[in-house]
Amino acid sequence: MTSATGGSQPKYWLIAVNLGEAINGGRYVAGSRLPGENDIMREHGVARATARQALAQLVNWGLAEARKGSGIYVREFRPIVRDGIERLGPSTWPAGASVWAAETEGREMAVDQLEVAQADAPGHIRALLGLADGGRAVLRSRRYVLDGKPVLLSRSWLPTAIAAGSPITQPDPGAGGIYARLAELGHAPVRFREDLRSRMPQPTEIERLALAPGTPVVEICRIAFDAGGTPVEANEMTADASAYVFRYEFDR
Amino acid sequence: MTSATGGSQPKYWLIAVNLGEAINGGRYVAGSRLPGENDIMREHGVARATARQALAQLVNWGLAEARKGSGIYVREFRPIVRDGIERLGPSTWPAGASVWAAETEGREMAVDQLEVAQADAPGHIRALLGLADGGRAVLRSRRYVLDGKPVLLSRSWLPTAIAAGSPITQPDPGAGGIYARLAELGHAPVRFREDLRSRMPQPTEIERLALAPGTPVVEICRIAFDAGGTPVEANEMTADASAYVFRYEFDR
DNA sequence: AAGTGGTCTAGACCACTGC
DNA sequence: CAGTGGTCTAGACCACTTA
Repeated sequence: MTSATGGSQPKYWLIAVNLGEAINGGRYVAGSRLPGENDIMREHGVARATARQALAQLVNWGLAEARKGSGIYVREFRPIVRDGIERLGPSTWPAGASVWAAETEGREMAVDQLEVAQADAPGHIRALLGLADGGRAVLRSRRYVLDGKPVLLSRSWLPTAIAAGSPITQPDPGAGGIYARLAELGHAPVRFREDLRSRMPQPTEIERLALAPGTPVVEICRIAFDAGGTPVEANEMTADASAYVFRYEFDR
Repeated sequence: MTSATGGSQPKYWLIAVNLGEAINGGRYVAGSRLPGENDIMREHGVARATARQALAQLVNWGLAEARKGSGIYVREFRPIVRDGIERLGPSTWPAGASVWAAETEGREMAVDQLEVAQADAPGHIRALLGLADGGRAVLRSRRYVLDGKPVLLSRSWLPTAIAAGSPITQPDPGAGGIYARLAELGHAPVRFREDLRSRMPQPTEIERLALAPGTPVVEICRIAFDAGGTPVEANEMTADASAYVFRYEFDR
């Protein structure tokens, strides 16, 4: 194994690629234990730091996770499907299975860390909501926890001019949620835009979402418009990418 | 700086968090140079490996990139918007040369590594297209390059029963692309489903997309249905997450 | 108690960049 | 040519898991 493909690639990389191919090739089942640092040192005749570097690659690729005092294990991917469109009304089309095995049934979604406040909206939110400089907004912030694992952070901004004095400013906005309250206020959301991007998480997100190393987050920014085209809500969400598949279905 | 917040966190982590906050706080402009390994060793009184570990965190968080022989620099994020719905409307696909014309906005999108072949579809594609065991499919595979930087890999599968003998099996399917050809064959796509997930890239994807460390990929699996509800195309795409924002707009 | 991964030090040589 | 990051070695101590 000392000289393999081209010879120009570093040892730790070759070791990591070998192990990665073994995982993807199914030679290690999800959840099973991989060779540890000592095994790699012995098998490949390398120093400890080199073996660690190889394993760090597998962790960064999202293929493995380290458990202190125990070993390195193959990660699993069991996402839930978040349907961006059909959520609002069932269609006549057959509900297709996802490419990626997704299991929603029997899993409990809970809400956590709920906070409601009035605040000065940051610049990009003001621009999205069409608020004047210093325009204030209602911020509803919360965390979603699936089977004990936090999976989504949500920060929902609504113009104070619309929401002030309504149940929207209460922790529990009542049956139907804030969209039902907006409808009662004459601002029923009828059009939505969702922008998605993915990136690696920041330390605060790593902590709040309890993210394993090698896990990206997906940022979703949803804007809801009423019938007059006025933006009535901007919802910034941060999702654990290993927990979600995002689905959009549309015609034409 | 030797003892900061709680005291329980490792040195390299505190150094990385400090630098990360400095970047997010705007104290380092995008593209500017960060303190190097020697600077950190001197300023924090740590060994070389510890300084490297701190900088590796910044790279893994996607905040910085290392340039051999030069230094460590703050990364920039300049994505293009991929509109998942308006893009596939009837006004764009019969006429436009490619779906990308609407999105590139002055930047140059090229196609690369184009391959067309007939192949045995893998199991998950067979399931999505409703193909029998051993059912063959046409595979159109290509790479999109934006301003010299590869940004998207695409593997499009079509049932041989539909596509065989048509221009779809040619490298250049003609004006309007394969969707116009499918329409001529009586299988005009009228409904689409896109499933998105994000994960860290594998070595082959790192190479084909020339990905910087700390960059996730977004996998998009799009399925196109004709008016009869028959799936006529499954397109597996792999995008450089730092190059894209995915946009979906919908009513109700 | 033995084994594991996590952190850290103190060296070394290399390839590359920039002046 | 001096400085940079990339790779690698050979140690050390720690906290944690498992049996």
